[in-house]
Amino acid sequence: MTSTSTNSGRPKAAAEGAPRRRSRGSTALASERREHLVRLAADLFAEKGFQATTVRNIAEEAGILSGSLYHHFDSKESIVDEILAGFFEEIMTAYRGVLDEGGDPRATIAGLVRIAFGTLEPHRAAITVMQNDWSYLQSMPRFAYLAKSEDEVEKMWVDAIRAGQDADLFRADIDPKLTYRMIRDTIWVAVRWFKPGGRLDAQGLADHYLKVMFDGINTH
Amino acid sequence: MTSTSTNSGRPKAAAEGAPRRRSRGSTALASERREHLVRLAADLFAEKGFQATTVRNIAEEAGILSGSLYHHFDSKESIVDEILAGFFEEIMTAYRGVLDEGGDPRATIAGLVRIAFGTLEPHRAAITVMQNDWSYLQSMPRFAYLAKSEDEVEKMWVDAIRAGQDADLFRADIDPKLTYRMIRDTIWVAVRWFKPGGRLDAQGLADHYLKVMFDGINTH
DNA sequence: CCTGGTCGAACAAGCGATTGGGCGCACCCG
DNA sequence: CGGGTGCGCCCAATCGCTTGTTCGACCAGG
Repeated sequence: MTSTSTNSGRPKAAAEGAPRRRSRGSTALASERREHLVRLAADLFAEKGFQATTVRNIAEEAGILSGSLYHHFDSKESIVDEILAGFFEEIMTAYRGVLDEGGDPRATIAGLVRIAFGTLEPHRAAITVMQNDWSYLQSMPRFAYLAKSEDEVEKMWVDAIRAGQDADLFRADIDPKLTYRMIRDTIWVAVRWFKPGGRLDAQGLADHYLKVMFDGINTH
Repeated sequence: MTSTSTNSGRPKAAAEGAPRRRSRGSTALASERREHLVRLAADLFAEKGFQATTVRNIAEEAGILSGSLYHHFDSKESIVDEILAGFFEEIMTAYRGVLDEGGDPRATIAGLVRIAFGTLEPHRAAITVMQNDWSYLQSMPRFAYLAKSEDEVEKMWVDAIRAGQDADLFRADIDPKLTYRMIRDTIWVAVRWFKPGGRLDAQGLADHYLKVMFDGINTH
């Protein structure tokens, strides 16, 4: 129990894992005010990263004072935790859906790529934070689950690539792990310049990338 | 390491050996000590980024107090400036060398890719900083030259890609600018997991990437 | 009255930066 | 040879500011 202070027994019901179900009679809302604040924070994280965003930034964006934030969250970390956890939950579910479809490896990889690109817009903040503040988060036990989830994701991709090689769909002279990393990095890093509503939407990007990834940039 | 250091004299200074020859009154400003400090700072920047690294971190790594750093540098920014400027100078020179060789577009792109991967090891700090703190640096007039250099680099790549398309070496249905960005980002972002001395060195990475980029992962 | 939400003020810790002084060494002049 | 001087390098202390966080008071509305 090193964890964060946790002192001053605020009956906060803990920010612990279990998704909030309707608790007791009043208010189905897990506080829509709170949700709104998370969205505001996410926008700032997406712009500048987690460490570079101050609680006063967030509060100002919401039109309140920094201290008031602590009525809704018990720390700045718990805000980003909520964002990251939601992201991983969603993407892993989507990934598993593709795997369960059981198409050929080429279709599987294409599916994974499309999903990943699809998260670019709704999960800008989480992706930005993971890129900018990964090493910082890794130094905190609280976020150890991130590495675990990332490992699981890597396994999905690598297995699909290997399956493709075994089926002679993908060339045998590429390194599955290395190839996965390159695909992953190429997709996530796009969060830096991708702006929704631009010339190309996320799926357009995905199509463009799939072309290049499967067949290369050479003419044939 | 607060140790009751005997304040007087130079108890530490371990690493450094060779108090070297005398260099008359007017040194070229390239003090050895200073260079050493820049390297230490670079290592920290490479680990955590620029903003996340404090001057006290740097000083501690060098076994001195933070104030002492200001005998060598006039600000934390000037340290990173030195690192970034050196990086751009080197890579742009190398890029121009490839262009001047005047090979076909395919050879040119391959050359650029190899150079970029080659900087991964010696310029980890600069690349990390550019990824983590780009927007922060951009907000300071002092670092406006970064955007300028980046534009020039982009032009080199895009021109080479376009030339390849005109010569029917690269497929016409890829977007040159988009393709450049993906190549660039994929290479630089590798700085996050690339560790010198690992299974693959930088040139091995480059070769693998060129294979995939030119011909894709499909079998043919 | 209770409860959710906020203010306003403060806190300790840490930040980049500045200052003045002191040490020890290489050098020069006598 | 020896005392003086300049300089590279560092310490110690401190400045003004920002950080995340705490906490009592207050104010609405059901």
